[in-house]
Amino acid sequence: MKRPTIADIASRAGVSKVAVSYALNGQPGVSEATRARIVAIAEEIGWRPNSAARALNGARANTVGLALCRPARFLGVEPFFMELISGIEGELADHSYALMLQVVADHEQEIEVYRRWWGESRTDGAFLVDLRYSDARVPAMEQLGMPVVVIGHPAESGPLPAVWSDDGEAIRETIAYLVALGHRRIARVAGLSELVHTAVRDQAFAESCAGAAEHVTVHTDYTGEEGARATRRLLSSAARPTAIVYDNDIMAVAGLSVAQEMRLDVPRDLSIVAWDDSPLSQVVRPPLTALTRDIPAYGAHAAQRLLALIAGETVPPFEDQAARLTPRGSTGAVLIDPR
Amino acid sequence: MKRPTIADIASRAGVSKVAVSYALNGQPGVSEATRARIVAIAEEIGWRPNSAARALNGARANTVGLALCRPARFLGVEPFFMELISGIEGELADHSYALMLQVVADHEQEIEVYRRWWGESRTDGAFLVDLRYSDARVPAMEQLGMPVVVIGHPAESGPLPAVWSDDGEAIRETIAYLVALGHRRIARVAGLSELVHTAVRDQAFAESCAGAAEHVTVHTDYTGEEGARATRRLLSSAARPTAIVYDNDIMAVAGLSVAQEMRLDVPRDLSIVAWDDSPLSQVVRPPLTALTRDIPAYGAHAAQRLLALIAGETVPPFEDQAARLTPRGSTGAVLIDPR
DNA sequence: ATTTCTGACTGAACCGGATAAGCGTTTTCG
DNA sequence: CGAAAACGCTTATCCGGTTCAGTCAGAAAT
Repeated sequence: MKRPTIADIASRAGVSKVAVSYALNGQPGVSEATRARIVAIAEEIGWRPNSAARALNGARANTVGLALCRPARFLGVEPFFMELISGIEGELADHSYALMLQVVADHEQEIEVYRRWWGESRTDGAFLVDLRYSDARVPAMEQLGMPVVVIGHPAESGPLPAVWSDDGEAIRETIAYLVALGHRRIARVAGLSELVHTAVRDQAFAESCAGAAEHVTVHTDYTGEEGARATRRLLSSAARPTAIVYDNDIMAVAGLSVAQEMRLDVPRDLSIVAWDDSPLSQVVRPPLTALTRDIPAYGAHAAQRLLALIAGETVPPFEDQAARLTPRGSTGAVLIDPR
Repeated sequence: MKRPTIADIASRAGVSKVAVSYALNGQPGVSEATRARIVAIAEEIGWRPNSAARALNGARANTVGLALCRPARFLGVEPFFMELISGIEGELADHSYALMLQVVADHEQEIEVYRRWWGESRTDGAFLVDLRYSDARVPAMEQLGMPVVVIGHPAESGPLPAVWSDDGEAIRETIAYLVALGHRRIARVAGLSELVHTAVRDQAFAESCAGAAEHVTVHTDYTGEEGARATRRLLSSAARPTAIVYDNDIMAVAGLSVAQEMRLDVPRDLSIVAWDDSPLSQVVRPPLTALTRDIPAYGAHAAQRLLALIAGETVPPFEDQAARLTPRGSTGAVLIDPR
């Protein structure tokens, strides 16, 4: 049994296709009586607009794209993306937009995917995440002319509107807190050094510590394994840090385990702060002091901007709330200065 | 500047639209010389097929759908779905299929989403996950006539093809192992009791323990919080279990923390087994004995079946590999029978 | 040399809906 | 009361690609 079309409705109602089109789209040109009759028939036979036919007339695809350029195994452990996606989703769903998702291997592939989606009228716009310095995707998207919202720092987003949060501010708050607790040797286990937000955090970390505490930053790939390895190295060094700030909660948990394995008491011997606060942080012992932010809201804000951009509006960069420090059991005062 | 169409190519090449269509689709009816010329022009002006126009001619949408019916915050912590999605993705990408994702609140909404996608020719098929008993989605999808692959036990998938793995077998292996280690009081912290795979595990757990060990099952919502609460209750009971099997790794990690908080040594006083083996399991101390399975492969298998189904093939249920027990530090022999 | 066949290509129709313009009929208003 | 305006609906086209039924020239068969 074929899917009903407006032609079917038209013949049943004894009017032309056009009258049906007008009626179903709430356009003037049909009497209320006829409209009601047409709508009733449409419902009765279960008519749905064929999005392809609509798209052919220059309508929107009502879909936006997101290509994620991280290996599958990283995605699985990073709550961040799932939360971001669900936030985006929520906003999109309210506007009957769907999200097209694809996991890609590198930026070249990512650009190719967007090029295809846009070229084939499959998406009306897209998100760019994990921005790098001199990111090839920015000029590529610009040239493509596709509406794109960058989820990340506006410094490198070029003319593309960005939705971002001030990671520097969050780092400064954290360091101030740790210094106030008496920490004078602070380490940071950071994410991929190529990413802009990592660099922003790196710099803020170095600046905040300058003059107040010794500091060292180690870069990793965000996995628990590397987080554990980095922690092991840091805690084995002569000048062992009294506090470590991690760039995600997976590494923080891994680091906590390493510390306990090395018979260090958290927070007595070592304070730990996790960036991003998933339920995971609260589940371990002691629960982790974390930099909390509302990631779903972050995604929702980005989605709002993208929808506005698609609608033809001008979208200024939007600075979302910075992460706030949520102190829990994993941070404490330094009892004896280890020097 | 407008997007080039086959008409543009046709006029440049001095042939008809039809010749261009044949040439670009590898169909007979054009000479190789002409074909080469047309392809060259198409590349030069950057032509892309308009998927809407193709879809209008009854072509596939080259997209499959997945509506996830779990609250956003659960999704974020469950590595399972992200891994499943990346596995699905990988298979789809090889066939130039995209994945349409939507997070929904309940099954009713989920059915509605699928109905819309199918009705609007946006997707060629879909996946059903988290099957329940007498699941309303099964008859709904059947009635819709949309190709659907159920990721879950075939007992409840009706006429829809299922991709599943024998959770019962994995449980039996686990219990046999725990019993061999001397455990005589085993608890299970299970997931949502409405889900078919939970019931399957429940039953296998009860049967395996019967006669060999005392057993108790507690149902939760998969969150670390509930996992921790359940663990606390179990470990506070008079007949404290010597081993606990968790239905996901988040709860297992939470349970481990609770045990340590209660000054119990793992694995001396309590053995812990986690279902599903994310990097998380290996990051904590001790690393968790886990029921390992290749979730991305699981997703890929499901995607293969769905693509076959869309191609019109008959797809029999496919039993994927059962999870295998990967012993790590969180399980050990019972030293003194606590009785 | 005529017929037949084949390969290369074209014209027209079609998919399902949107849009512009046209055209009777009724209403409004000077 | 007659003309303009408003209403309600229709016809014609278009979107971009696919498909089917030709057409036409040249080669092979008779």
